[in-house]
Amino acid sequence: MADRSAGGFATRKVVKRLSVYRRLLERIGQAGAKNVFSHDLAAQAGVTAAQVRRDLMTIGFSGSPSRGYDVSRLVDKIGQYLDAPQWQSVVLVGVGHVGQALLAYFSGRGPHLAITGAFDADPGKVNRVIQGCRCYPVDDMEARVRQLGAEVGIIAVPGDAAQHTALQLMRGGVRGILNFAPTHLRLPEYVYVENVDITVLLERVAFFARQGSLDKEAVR
Amino acid sequence: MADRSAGGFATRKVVKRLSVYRRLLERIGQAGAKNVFSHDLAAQAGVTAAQVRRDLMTIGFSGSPSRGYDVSRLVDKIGQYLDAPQWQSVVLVGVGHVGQALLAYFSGRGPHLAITGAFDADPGKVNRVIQGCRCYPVDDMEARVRQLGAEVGIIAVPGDAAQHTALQLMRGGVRGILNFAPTHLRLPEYVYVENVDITVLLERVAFFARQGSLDKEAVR
DNA sequence: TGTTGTGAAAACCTTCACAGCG
DNA sequence: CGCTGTGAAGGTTTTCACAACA
Repeated sequence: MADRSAGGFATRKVVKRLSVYRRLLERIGQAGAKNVFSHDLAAQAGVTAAQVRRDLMTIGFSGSPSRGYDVSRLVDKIGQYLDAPQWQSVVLVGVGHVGQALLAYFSGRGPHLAITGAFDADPGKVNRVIQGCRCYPVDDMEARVRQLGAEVGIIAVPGDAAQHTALQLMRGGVRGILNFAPTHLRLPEYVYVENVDITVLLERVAFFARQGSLDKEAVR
Repeated sequence: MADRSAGGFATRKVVKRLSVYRRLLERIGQAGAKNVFSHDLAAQAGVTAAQVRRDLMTIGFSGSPSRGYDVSRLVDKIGQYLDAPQWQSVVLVGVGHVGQALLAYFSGRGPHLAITGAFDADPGKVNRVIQGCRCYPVDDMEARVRQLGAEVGIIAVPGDAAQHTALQLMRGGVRGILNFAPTHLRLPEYVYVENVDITVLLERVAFFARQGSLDKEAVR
């Protein structure tokens, strides 16, 4: 088991929160603050102070009872923990509405993740540069993904093409997939899959909106 | 506390899975199957059979040991549970790349959720019909939201406008928000908020892609 | 006083395993 | 036999609560 730097073992939820903390800390740092207390960070992240302290314990970071946490040291530590030593190459498959929104969103992003190529089946899109990203045909996806050194893939194709796309990405060396298609991907367990199913999310919001907060479960 | 039809108490995770089951069941039904077993549904949803049975227990649905679950009755039951008696009105704020992708995605969706209006600050978009949806100015958002009877809102504006937008939606009667802005919204607890933070999700995928499946936690 | 770090407890969620039944 | 429904067990995540310290 990979022992990361120090402390315990980050689960999916912990990783998510660390990522949120980092963004907040960058903002806090830019605002000029040198230190931050757990309850501050917690309030901004929408979690409890105890949760923040646990999470930081997980990555082996300590603060001081009097001054709290050193903002820039903490940003660095989270970076050490979450980011690859250099950077990671990401490819996108499917340059429809969702794909283009993602490209626009990630254009000129932080240095540790970069979309290095996109793929689409539409010949009208292939070999053009869309939102600053070169669009390749889906035919030689595996080879091109390998060439781009992508370890991460984003799937934004229609549901019925998702499984096939996922396999090609995997064969090209991808080990993590962010899947926007409403399909459960069947892949070897060493490929990490994160599903973002907008319909499901919206249905959930609609459900709990209707329940109001009659039951407290709806909250948090 | 609102007692829903029968059985227990659906938490966020249960609701999410029910929504997934429903879509699978619709597909299964269209393929001609009348019944389905828990392990079938489970495999397609990427969960365990025991989980499926528990979830159905939660909504008070029973199958038969010999034939499994009646597909169309189950679809109906999930609908009774998840959906509003008639339908729910949804509004979208922010008709940029993400907003337009969402409009395109939900155009001509199922009958129980419909985007009835969009809002944007850009005068070039206001009063036009984009992806089949009328775009209103942000000025009279509260009144218009109320007029549209929206209980659900989608926020797809830049982060620094999100909190203000959320308050206006809330004042207009919205009780559930799907938030694509990278901001924690501070709202009364009776407003349910679902955050979709793409950067955070991608960072998590990148993290676990790198860990490979060295540790089993990365899986599932 | 106020903070952090953390063992212990509580809460929550999933799986096991088996009775019951067609 | 193979399935469902479910009490009980197991696992994970969050919170509590307090010692230690400035």
